[in-house]
Amino acid sequence: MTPAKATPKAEETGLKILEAALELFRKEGFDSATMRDIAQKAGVATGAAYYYYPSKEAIVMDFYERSCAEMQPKIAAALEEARGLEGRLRELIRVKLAHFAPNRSVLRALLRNGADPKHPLSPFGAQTKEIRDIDIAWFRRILVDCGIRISRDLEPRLPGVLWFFQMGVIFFWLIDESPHQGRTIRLLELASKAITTLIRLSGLPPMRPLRKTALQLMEIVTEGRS
Amino acid sequence: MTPAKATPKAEETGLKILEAALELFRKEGFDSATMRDIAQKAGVATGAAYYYYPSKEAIVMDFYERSCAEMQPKIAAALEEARGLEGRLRELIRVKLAHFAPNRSVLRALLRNGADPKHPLSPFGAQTKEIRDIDIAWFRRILVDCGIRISRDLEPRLPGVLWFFQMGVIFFWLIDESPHQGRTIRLLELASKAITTLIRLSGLPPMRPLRKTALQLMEIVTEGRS
DNA sequence: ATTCTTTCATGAACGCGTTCAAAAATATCT
DNA sequence: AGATATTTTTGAACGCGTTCATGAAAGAAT
Repeated sequence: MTPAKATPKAEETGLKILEAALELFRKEGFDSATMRDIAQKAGVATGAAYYYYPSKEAIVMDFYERSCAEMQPKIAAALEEARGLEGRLRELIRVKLAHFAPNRSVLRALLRNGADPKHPLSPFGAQTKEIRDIDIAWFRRILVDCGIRISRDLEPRLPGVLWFFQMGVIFFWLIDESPHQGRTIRLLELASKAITTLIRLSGLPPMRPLRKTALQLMEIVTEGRS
Repeated sequence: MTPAKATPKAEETGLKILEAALELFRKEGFDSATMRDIAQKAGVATGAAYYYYPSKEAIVMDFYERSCAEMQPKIAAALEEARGLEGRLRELIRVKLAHFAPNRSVLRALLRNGADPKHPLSPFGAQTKEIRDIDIAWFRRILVDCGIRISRDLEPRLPGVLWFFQMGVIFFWLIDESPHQGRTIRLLELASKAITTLIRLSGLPPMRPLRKTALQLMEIVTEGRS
């Protein structure tokens, strides 16, 4: 991120670097765009970028964070239009894919270290907790609003699970090379329906043992997280 | 891999490089061990390693391939001892974890690009198909041998699903920092039981619509694969 | 206005993975 | 054996991300 104490001048330079970087990332991919290219395009010296960003990947991270902020109103709007858990789940994720679409190749740089939570630039890491919590709050919201009765034990876990599902869809989308990422769209539609059904069923008495097992699994996986 | 036409001499040099690399990877991690270090430790020039391996990561890949080959008899032995789908599933994966244990940090280098099937060094990529198929055959084997009736539509898909589950466990294990990776062990035990239960239930008539949906999801995900 | 301090900018230099032209070692042929 | 092709080895060089000593700009303090 841009330094804490930023004069307007510095703020502007930081933005110039970010924009130059994104443009190059989009045009020739993350790896091919060199820091020297980026700095030159931004009209600064090679080392200047490192005054604003600790690493090349941090630029992508900044983009990711800004994107998430920009998306908030779009998400709110989409949830106004859509009805029901299935529709809202689908549209919430669809909004994200649509927003990221022009920068699909850029985001792929995040996927690279996405699996390792210890890596600073991971959607699962500590450094992205703020974004994650905001995201998860949306899922909590649509779960509450949809009116489906959710058992007390599952309720606190479910938003996180849906967020995880969303991440899975985004990852799949990033590697999906079908035309217009059509496979991802079909996956999203079918999975949203299936998940909604499962959530409905999860409250039923005969499902109790299965649900308890699932909860235990979630506990193990999320063990040692705030 | 070592070149196609390998004289005994070259074979030996290749092995020296592999062993030097693994030793350094284990001692100081994949990133800290430089190719110059590796070459020096192997007693060759810096560039020599590139005659035997196209890249640094390719060394890890070679290790992965060799490990999988070495594991075959261990897997066979483990499946002799264990009974039932749950036990065999658990032990099959446990053997792998045990075998990889001394080189956990080495394997993490594979995890890095593991998500992207287009990357040559990915467990999901085309280049590792052979290994994958052998692995999947084991899962098919224990499914057939366990005697649980599996519906005809699910049967061809299930081995791949179990393989995918195994990959998930391994990934989790690689990032699991709990003492002795105890969380992974608990996850494996509980998940093996749960999966076995689910497979048992999947054949029941009321499960039909859910199973059909799951199958559709699998079809979308595996679309365009041999 | 003058110092002093903090912020911002520079480009050379470092360490790394990787490539490459060239040489050495080895195999193959006559 | 010598001549020739092939495989193996070399270490310098390249391009990259990143770091760093150095200096310029911009405020703050006197």
